[in-house]
Amino acid sequence: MAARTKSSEPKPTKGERTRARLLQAAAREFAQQGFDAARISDIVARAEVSQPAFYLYFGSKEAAYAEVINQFRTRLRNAIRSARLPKDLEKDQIADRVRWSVTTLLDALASDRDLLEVGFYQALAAEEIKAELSEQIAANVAAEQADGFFRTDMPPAFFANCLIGIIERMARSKSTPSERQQQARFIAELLLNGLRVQPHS
Amino acid sequence: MAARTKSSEPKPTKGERTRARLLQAAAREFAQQGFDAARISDIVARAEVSQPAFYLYFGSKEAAYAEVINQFRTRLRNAIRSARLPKDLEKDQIADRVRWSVTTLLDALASDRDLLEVGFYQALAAEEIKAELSEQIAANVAAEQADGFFRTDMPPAFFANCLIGIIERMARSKSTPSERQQQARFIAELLLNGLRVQPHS
DNA sequence: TGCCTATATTACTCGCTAGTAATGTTAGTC
DNA sequence: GACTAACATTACTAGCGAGTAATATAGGCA
Repeated sequence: MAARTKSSEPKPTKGERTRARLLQAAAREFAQQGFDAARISDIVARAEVSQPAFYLYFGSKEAAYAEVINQFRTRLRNAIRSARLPKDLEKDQIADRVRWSVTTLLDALASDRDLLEVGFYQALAAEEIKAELSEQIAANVAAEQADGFFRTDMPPAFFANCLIGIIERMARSKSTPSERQQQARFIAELLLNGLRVQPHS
Repeated sequence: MAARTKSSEPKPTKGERTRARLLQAAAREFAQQGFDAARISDIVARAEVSQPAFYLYFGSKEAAYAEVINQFRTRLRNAIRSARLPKDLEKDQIADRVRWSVTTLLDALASDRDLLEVGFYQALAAEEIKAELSEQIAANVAAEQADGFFRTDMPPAFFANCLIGIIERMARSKSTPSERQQQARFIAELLLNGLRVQPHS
């Protein structure tokens, strides 16, 4: 693979590539087996190196796990940043804005299912990062409330938790990008307008 | 084994009480540590018996885990049955009916946090039982759609998954019964009417 | 009281897996 | 081609924890 066309990373040395393979293999094993059941022997077999090679790059099983989690955190943080509601939309397009945010988050979470499984569903730190996500969402909701687009009789934090619950669940189901768009559309519609029949549909 | 499990359980024999203590201890350890990290030695210490006593009542660690999961499944099934929307309410009281269902489910899930943790969040069988729950909810939603109370442009299964995601998340946060009632109220309100400012509050 | 069964314990084995010491092999540079 | 890091391997050890054999005690009933 001569994917050498990177500006910032001129040439990944052999060790770096091995390390990357190990990390990916670790992510998969941790995702499928969980931390305790995952075996170093399986990780190195998947990466096609032998056992002590693992310890050339990671101090311990725990260290590798922590690094997988960190990778996920970083990606999710970036996604949260991208998902910020663009404020320059028309006032009547809240639906579009919410849909954009939900789509961005769903796509980011679905982009690497191993990281998702470890970082969002089995790590001790999962609640922590969800709290971070929750805060961001709540802040956005509060802003919309202040702007008069959202009703104010519902706590932003509560809404944020609902949205996270929904996203958690949707992210887990394998789906194509277009299916995810569809899901995002439904989610936005449900959260904005509810399931009750609309007075003037 | 003396099949003493009759109508009102006249006297639990010593063995039965030990077994119950072990099962409860196992539920706690499994909930807090996960299956692999949970140690038989910790379980028996918590139950205040010694190691081989465990194997008098459970064939293996796996067997005990399976029994914990089964306990949860049974309880949740009962809760689902109780949560069926009572059909004899007025047509204008959908909110009450949804609230009732949500409250019932939340209460049932919160009634034993160890079982909840194992059966809903860490068991391989968790997705299975959530699918069961999802079907029930979807069926209810479909009925409401047929009766003209819910909009029909949203798939019942999708709505069911959203609700489960929300309930999953809410159930995890420790809360008093009255807080749960409040949560249920918000959930019903959000899912029925949405977050957008209402045309005529 | 003495008997029998259910219940429990002490003191092990044994496999499995994270981690390591000693040693070998590439790949880049002169 | 020869030298030197960086990279990798074979062949171990250590200890943890599930499960077991042999043995001891409680408690209901004649």
